[in-house]
Amino acid sequence: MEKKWKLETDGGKLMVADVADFDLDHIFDCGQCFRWEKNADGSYSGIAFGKPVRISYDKDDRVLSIYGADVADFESVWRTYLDLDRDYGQIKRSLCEKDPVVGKAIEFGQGIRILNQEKWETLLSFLISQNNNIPRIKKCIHSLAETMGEKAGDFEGKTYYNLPSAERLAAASATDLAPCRLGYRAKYLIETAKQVRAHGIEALEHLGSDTVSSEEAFEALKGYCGVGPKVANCIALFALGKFDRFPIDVWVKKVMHQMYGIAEHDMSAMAEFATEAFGEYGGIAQQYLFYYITHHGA
DNA sequence: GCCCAGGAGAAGG
DNA sequence: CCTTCTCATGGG
Repeated sequence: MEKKWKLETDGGKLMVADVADFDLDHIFDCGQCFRWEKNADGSYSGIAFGKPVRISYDKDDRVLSIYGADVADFESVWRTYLDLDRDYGQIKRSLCEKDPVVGKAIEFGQGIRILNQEKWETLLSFLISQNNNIPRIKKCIHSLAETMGEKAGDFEGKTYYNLPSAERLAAASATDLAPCRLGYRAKYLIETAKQVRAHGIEALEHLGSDTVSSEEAFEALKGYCGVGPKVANCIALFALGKFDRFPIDVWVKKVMHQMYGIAEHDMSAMAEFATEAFGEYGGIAQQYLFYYITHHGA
């Protein structure tokens, strides 16, 4: 199960050999994360688990390079965060066999991987995401980190900040958050932060355990203020490892109607179809479909 | 001015 | 259970 990775370090750079089914644009520009920025050379700079890095990938020799990371960081963060131990080739073949239509989307976004993101950060991010667009979501999260978060460190000429803790956010007022331009979502952040503080952050962390079923995690997430079915599914998929969740947003509605002919507003029919057609990898299928409908021309 | 964006909550059927 | 309205903000 556990793959043995060939690692090399060179200065402040970590190199991982023989990484397949991997494309930085597909991974970082498919709407699952909001804290990575593309550089002119095609690499991406960002931060996860308090560690700012820059990541590049060479398609020809299949080498993944992480600038600012060492072997210990790879084992503690990046190996899991980038979901490197999962065989996406196998998953893609399985999905294509079950449903040739999704095969078209898989061919288009073949390098997508589902990141294993921080739970609290993902909860905040998708609270902000509702009825919002991706460029503005990124701005809001960046602003929230800079105005209320603690400094994580300097890297390649930029200062990186963590998102504010639940304690910090629970103690904040709507006025404190006003500069972040979150709109009506600000009160959801504060109320959810109070809930997390009251229940304990462990209650949220525990939802990522294998002993908690996908459905149980989904229901528990909906208990947080401002978390409905769509946001709960995103958190379960992007931070809790529940790969069968199938978040349905305006884009997925569009693609399900266009590619499968399902009635435009029939969410239950879409969810049912996803369970039937994609099963335990519904969330991965959803990301290929989302990337396809948001990026393919015409 | 209008419509839209990785929607949710409240009110009223 | 369902439907409809409202909630800030900024970009096209």
